Amino acid sequence: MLIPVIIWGDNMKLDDRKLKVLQAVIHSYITSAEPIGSRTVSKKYNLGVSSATIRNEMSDLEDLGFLLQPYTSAGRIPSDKAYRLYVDNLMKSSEIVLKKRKDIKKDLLTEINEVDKVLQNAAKILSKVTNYTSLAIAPQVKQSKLKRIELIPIDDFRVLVVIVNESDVVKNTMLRVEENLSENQLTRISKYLNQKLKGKPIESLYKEVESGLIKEMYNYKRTIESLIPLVNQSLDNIKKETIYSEGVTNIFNFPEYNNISKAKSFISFIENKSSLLDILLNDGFDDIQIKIGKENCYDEIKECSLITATYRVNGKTIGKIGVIGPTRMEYSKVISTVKSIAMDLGDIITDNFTK
Amino acid sequence: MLIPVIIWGDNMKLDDRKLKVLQAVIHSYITSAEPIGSRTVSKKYNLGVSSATIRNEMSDLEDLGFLLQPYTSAGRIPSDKAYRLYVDNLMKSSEIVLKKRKDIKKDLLTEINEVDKVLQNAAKILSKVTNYTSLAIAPQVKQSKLKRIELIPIDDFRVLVVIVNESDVVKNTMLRVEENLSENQLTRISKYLNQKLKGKPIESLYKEVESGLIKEMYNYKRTIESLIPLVNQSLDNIKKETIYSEGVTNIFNFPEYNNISKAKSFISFIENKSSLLDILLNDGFDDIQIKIGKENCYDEIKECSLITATYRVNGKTIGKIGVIGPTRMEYSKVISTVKSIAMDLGDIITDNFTK
DNA sequence: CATTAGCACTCGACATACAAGAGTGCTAAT
DNA sequence: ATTAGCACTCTTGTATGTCGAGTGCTAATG
Repeated sequence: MLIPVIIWGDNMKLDDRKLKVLQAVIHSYITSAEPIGSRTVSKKYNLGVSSATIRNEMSDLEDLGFLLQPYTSAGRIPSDKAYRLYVDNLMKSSEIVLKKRKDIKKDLLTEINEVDKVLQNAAKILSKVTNYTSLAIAPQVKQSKLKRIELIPIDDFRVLVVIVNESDVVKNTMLRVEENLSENQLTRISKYLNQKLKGKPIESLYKEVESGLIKEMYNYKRTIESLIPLVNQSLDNIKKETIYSEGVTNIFNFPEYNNISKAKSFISFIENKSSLLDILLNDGFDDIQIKIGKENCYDEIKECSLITATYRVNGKTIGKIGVIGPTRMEYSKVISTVKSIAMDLGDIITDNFTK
Repeated sequence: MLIPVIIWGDNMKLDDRKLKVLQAVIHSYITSAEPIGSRTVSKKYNLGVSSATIRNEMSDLEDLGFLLQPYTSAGRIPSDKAYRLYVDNLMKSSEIVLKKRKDIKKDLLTEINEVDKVLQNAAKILSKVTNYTSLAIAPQVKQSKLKRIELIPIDDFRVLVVIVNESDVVKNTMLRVEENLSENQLTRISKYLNQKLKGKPIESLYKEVESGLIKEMYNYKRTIESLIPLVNQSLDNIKKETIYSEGVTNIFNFPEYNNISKAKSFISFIENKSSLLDILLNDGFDDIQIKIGKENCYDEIKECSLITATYRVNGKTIGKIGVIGPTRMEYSKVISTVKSIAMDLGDIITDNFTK
């Protein structure tokens, strides 16, 4: 999708040749990480003009904010603005080869016991395929309603509480009880609770205990009461999003992270899940989202690009998966890969974890 | 515990003064990471002799293999052998302050829903207190016997299988069934399975299906059959050890890791859980274990020391927790901290996850 | 005989200098 | 409008020199 003439903000036109030069610089820089000069452009990319002409074009492109010079008399490198233009208009979206896509889907299907494992596995694959650092955020549950609760005796003083919420996320908690309850008694309590609480937001639980429960189930009042905070806590835990990151050390492969302090700040940032969570949760839920360099809020990744895609289960967006790496990123390859894995991931979760 | 004269392998004696010099070098190097010269030793540590004497002693110590010279005319640094001697004989074990220990235990108690969380939390605290990278390996289950199995209906085509093994580790799996089973039917199957299988190794399951089961529970044969691989898999999953590591980026604080390739190799090593697992599982289960430098098997950490302690639940060793960092490690502080956290951890798990 | 002072020597760290190479910007010619 | 040519700039790499910390040896000392 190559638009021959792009009218930019000011009255300077980006004509076809400028775009070609820009594209050449971007392409070269993405692959080599070295500033590129006019002579090299004219030699490597057959634009049919001499290096001097390209020099003039590059000078213009610098004035327009698309190119940067790391220092005088060095070659030029693309700016964030250039990458943005590239991603929005210039990039030919590379279709991920069908066979490869099938292979990836097969890999994704290796661990499908638990939804968390699937996700972590997806992150691993994504990082391996792209050679960048990958991120994934687990399905999040908007509002927690109880679907089912089950009490299972473990020994005389402990009861396993299994809680299933409306999105079929399961949570276990061990509960210590003071009274020794028989299996039958526990079954009765379970049944009662299920009947009363199914589909209700968890807050109802308090009221129930206060009112009807006392008559009907007086004997178990204490147990049920001790259950409430537990169920509450468990539901909260379910709501708590978890983030997976894989391939952090890939960052070492990029020359721009060849100095300790940058590498440290990047890795620390990825290790510190809370800021990641912030980014992934608050930056919108478009199908595919591309944040380039300074478009990112956190200083630590202002020289990175973050590409995320949402995945959907039964048509509902429930999580995100993505890739983070230097702004000099193989956008077309990464974008198509992230998209494809996000789709597969959604399919797999839909198929295996919902009816 | 300072032994005045240590007879070493060959007939060279390590007299009191040599030990003091050695201790001085070790102390200085542990805190500064700089090679230390004779003059500095004589100035900083009042040994009552001149730098020339110390020079001679240091020369002897080098011949004995306790000191190394990074290059001619540089100061000297301790060898692995020196650290070993230090740890075994010279080090005054620093008692961790009681108040601090109480604070740590309090921190350890913040997340005690799941044993895995407790462990991860312990690793976090350990890394934070020591400023090194911490490792923890989750309780491992030697042989998996079934304690309890429970089938809970989720919707028409899915059943939640809750499996509890003899160590009270709980595992959930979603099972798709072809036939629509009522809650009562599921309860009957659960009861039957529990009765038949409690305390038995999982292999029995196959036989049961073959023989008695067919008569008694003919109607549910298909469901039960589809259950078998699932239960198997879940029990295997429980056996699978998980490792937690925290504070990997602490490695950047040490000047010896100020070059990319070393940092990369260290972090990659920690990220790659399988080799960690190997080390933690196969290197013996002494109460406290100290591996110094080349005593470690893996090349990637031949310049590191690894200090691990086992934690016990009801007197039985079930896991390890530890710290890894440069051989120049604050041994006395780290050892006492690791020991103390391991003990607390054992107590907490015993108190909260066993009867 | 152990200790010490003194001195020559070694080697890394750091600074300076210099040449090579890549790239730009400008100008004049096409 | 394009291009060739040239002067200029700036980085990178190499060579060189100096400084300081530290050693090892020897001779003097108590």
